[in-house]
Amino acid sequence: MSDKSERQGYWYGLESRKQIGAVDVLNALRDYRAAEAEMRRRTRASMGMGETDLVALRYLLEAERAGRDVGPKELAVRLGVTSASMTSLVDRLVRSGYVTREPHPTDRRALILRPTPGSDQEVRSTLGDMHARMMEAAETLSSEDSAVVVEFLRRMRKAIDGIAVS
Amino acid sequence: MSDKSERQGYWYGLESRKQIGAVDVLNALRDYRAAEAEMRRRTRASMGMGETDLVALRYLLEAERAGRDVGPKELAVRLGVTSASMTSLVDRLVRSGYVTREPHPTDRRALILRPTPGSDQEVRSTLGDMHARMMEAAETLSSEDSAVVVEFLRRMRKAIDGIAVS
DNA sequence: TCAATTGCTTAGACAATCAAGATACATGTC
DNA sequence: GACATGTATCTTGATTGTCTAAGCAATTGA
Repeated sequence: MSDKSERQGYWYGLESRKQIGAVDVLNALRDYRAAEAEMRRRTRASMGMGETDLVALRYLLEAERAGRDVGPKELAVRLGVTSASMTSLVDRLVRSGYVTREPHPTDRRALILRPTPGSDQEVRSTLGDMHARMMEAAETLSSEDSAVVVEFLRRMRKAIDGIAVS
Repeated sequence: MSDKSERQGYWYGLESRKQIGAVDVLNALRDYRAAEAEMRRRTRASMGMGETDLVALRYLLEAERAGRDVGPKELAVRLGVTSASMTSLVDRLVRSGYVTREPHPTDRRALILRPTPGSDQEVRSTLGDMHARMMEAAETLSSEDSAVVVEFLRRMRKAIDGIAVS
């Protein structure tokens, strides 16, 4: 399991070079991606709940605290999954007792998702922890460095977005 | 479909602020992730092949060019998937005619995966294109900026890795 | 009024996972 | 050498979570 973190290391002897180049950046990006996938797997294993479910639940809790009603549609858009996936995601959350489906007061097609009392606890103790760590890491960046990172990610996104044609 | 790229925008009015902070960084990271997922979906749609399959095939081609034999095990470790997933991945590649399974000369448990002639073309025209764009984007970073990005990604990875406990 | 749109669900396919099984190799002990 | 135990490689089967496509019911608006 722990070999995953190091598995790129031998490709380019990072230690022996002073200059950090494009290849190192892409490798770092790949490593980050792998860590993320691994985290998702662990989360699922440790608490029988995928990361997407967790993020969804947290979003519902935040909305509830702000006094805002949220339905499957908004949640699906926010999380970037299809409405079909959202249906089964909500199924899971309902089955596990974290949320309830309630009818929308005026639109009879729509639903309102309401987190059950006690869900809060569960979420806070897992995802919140990680999010705090990530925020902490991001906060150590100076404003200039933040700009560099944001710009880099933006460019990477552009590079990836432009592959549609073929 | 295009709403995905912008869907965070309204949260924090980026335009109205000069300072770029931690929240912006995390948002950029999330956007990048979404773009990546979208790319994977598109790739699958446009050439009936998932990104993982493509990366696997490219790795095999690279290894072939270097005169190195690669089996499912090494490939699975390299790509960060389980050996079970690798079995079905190889099944797909064989079924599509991109690689063949050949017996290992000395170890009768093991296999050697050999890309068929012509696979090269297919890979080069899709993934290579994107990879080139990403490399290009990474190369515009100065050495100092590269270091910043790499360090940031490394910290993010650490933040994510440390969530195992619970 | 009636066609288009919206919100949610269902059905079917696919790629990944885990758990368990079948061979084959490796190593120690007799 | 022969045999037992352990480890490694690959496969299979069941489950999970995602997707697309198609469908139904309610709403909007021309």
